[in-house]
Amino acid sequence: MEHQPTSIVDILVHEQKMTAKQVKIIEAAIELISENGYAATSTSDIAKRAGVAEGTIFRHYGTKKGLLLSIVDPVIAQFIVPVFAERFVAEVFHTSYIGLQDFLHHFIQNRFAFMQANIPLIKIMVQEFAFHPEIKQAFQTAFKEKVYPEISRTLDYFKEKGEIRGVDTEALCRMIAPTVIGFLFTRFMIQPDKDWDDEAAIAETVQYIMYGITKAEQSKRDS
Amino acid sequence: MEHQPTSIVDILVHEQKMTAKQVKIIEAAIELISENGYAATSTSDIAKRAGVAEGTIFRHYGTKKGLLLSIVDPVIAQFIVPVFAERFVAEVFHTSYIGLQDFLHHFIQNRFAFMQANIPLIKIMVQEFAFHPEIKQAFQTAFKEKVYPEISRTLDYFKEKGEIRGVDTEALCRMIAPTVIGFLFTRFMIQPDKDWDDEAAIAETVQYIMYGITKAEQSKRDS
Amino acid sequence: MEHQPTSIVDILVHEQKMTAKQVKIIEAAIELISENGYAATSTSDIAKRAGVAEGTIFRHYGTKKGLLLSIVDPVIAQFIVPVFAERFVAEVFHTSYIGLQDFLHHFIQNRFAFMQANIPLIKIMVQEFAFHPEIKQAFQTAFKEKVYPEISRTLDYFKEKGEIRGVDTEALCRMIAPTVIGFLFTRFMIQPDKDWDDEAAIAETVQYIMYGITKAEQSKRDS
Amino acid sequence: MEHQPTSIVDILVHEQKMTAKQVKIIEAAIELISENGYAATSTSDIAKRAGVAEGTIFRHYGTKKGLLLSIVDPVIAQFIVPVFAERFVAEVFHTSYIGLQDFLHHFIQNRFAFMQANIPLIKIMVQEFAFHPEIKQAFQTAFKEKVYPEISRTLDYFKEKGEIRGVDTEALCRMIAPTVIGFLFTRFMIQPDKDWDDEAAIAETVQYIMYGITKAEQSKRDS
DNA sequence: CATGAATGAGGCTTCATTCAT
DNA sequence: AATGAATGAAGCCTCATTCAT
Repeated sequence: MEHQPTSIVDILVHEQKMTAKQVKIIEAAIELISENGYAATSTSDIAKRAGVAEGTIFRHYGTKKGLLLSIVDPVIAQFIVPVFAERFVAEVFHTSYIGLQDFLHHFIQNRFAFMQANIPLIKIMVQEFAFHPEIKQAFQTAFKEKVYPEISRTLDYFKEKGEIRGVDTEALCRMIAPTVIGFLFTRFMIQPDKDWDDEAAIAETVQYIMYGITKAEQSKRDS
Repeated sequence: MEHQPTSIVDILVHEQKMTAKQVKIIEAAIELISENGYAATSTSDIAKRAGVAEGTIFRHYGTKKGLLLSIVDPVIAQFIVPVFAERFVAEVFHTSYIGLQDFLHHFIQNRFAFMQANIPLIKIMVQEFAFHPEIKQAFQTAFKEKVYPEISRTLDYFKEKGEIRGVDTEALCRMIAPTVIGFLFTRFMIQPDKDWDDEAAIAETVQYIMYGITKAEQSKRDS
Repeated sequence: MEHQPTSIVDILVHEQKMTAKQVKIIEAAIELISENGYAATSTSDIAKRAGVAEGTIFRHYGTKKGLLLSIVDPVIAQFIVPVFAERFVAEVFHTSYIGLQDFLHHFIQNRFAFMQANIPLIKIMVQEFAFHPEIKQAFQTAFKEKVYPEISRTLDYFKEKGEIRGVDTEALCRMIAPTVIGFLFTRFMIQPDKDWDDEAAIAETVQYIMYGITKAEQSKRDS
Repeated sequence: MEHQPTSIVDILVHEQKMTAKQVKIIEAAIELISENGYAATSTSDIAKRAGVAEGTIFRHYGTKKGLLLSIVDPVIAQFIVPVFAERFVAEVFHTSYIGLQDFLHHFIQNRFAFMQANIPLIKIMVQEFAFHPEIKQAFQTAFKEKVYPEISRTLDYFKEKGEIRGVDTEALCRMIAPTVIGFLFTRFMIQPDKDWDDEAAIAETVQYIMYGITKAEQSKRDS
């Protein structure tokens, strides 16, 4: 991976004025909640692990849910931000033309690195998404308003270039997204201990998507 | 869907000697746990919803976890059993030749129906899988020993027939499984309220997989 | 010991019309209550150990306390009855003259055998005596009305014979009783696993009492 | 009694940094457990009597058993400590020669005062000894390693002085201990409401022991 | 007679949250 | 800002007891 995205926790620590205790609390909370789930993690456990008095947690985050959200919100924010930032640069400034396959490769590598750097946080997101309307809402809004339009624009861009079979964008997403997400989940959450050849697996995934969505003559069938 | 698989709850009720109260308890537990998660669901809530004294739950299931497992175990059992049962018939008795595409279609329809009939149960499985070693263990064992060999045999069967590009079986699974699972999750859990054309979506998914795994000349590109 | 007093449980079984299940219940209850105490023993444990349905216990004994009393009452009865029965015979019919030392020896042997045959029952008595007014009452009444008068008569008998220093009877009891009870408790409840020479220990106890209560010139100081 | 040993509760309060609530909890627990037994006393009752929230008990003592042990442990400690402390002074510094009878008198008075000041605590010890291996263990160890050696030394001391008949020490203990313990139990637990002449009763007990263990020529004190 | 499912009160314990220090 | 004692509601579970079969 060419660049290492810092973990969201680091971003939190650097960009927000957090005391050492706050950092400890957040770290402890992430560890414990990702291991046991939000409902099964007690504030007292978090305080103990953080080496902090229980009261301190409530002084900073008000409620247990406040603590959860203060962890989850930045994940959503970071989920949106960096994906397309660099693509935009490339696209807008035409620094270099990037083909569909290269783009996919690049994109998956980027999400791969993001996931790798934030496994516990993403575990939390995935687990709690279903049970907390606030999180569900925030995530869906973020997706609809920030992520999907970008994906859509990008896919349209490649459609225009004639690299994609003319399926409707939403259906394309429904194909590509599970493939990417499925790969990342398998890699990091279902079989994290397997001996992976990451580059090869990424390439394989890209290839599979290419077969599925590109026009016949353009997909390099035997490469 | 040609045949409606009965829900696992029905199987439980019919095949095991359960009292009326036990059925009520199981139903209430499935509802509440799938809505709020295991840890956030109290046995008192379950008892209330089931119209039963709290003690009755413990008389039958011993512990809260016992109740969870008595719900989850049959899901794992049913996850294994019916998938390939009918395929075997077809294969063994050569009643009719089934091509890869037809098989995939059939297979996805089958899992689609299974999921449709058991959404809350599967939600529970998915959510609690990560936190309960017993469930994780049971599921992984079931998959490795019962499901994967069948899938493997089936894929080999089609490889021999020359319908699949010669990728190694495990890699094929890593492609197909997320696509199928991703589709089903999107359909039933992420966007259940969308106005779906199920037959079309299934066909689309099949097609996508076909592009990804079949030899060029055999995939009917424009059908 | 010349004669083996049967255990109270045997008396119960033979003298009362008890069904096989009732016997099982009583036996299980004695075992469990003497091991864990009345309050810490559940009727369900007793039923399980007895191989009986819980309802059966309540059919026969009404309440848990009823069961306890049906165990304890015969102990009190048997505590009273056999002690002096044989002494009376001896005394009244003058079959043979028994000296104080022989009497004490005889008496302690008798209580020794009684205790040996009924350790768990006596454990229960001792433990629950303090917490159940019914038991306390029954025991104290039995003692005052049945046991103490007999002891008193006996001591007076030996006082008349000049074998005992003229202390008042109650004070004598306060000396003798703890010595006897203390010996039996040490033997059967505090150090039951020690390698005892029972005959020697009984003789020693008798001697100690003799020193304490007999007139100087009559106690065989150097034996 | 020349000096009043403070009750163990006072020692607890003074020597350990206990909050007012903790003291209340301990006091309530001692009262209720000594009255009803450990198993029959609920933490909710204790909390109510102590005027404290039930949770407060668990904040300080972790479990119900933790509370019991925090009560019982100091009893065992105090059971050991003060018995021979003062005797040592006398013995070592030869401040004054103390004869066997005086020593016994002194010793029984000391234990009398200890018991008087701690009746409920000792009731608890006696009742729960049988059911809690931790207590049994702690007590037996304390006895074997701390109390018995002291008693043994003391008896040997008097044997050397020729005041005791040469019986083996253990047998002597088996005689003396039940007599003393029996007296104290009768006085404080079996007939506490009787109108006792304590000094006379102690003297009587001493005398009884003297008759039992001393050499003939030394024992006929005054009777 | 015997069973065992069912009950609901109550037991021990945990938890999120508050507040005086 | 930080602490940690205190709370009381709620959680899981056990129990003696009842009753229909």
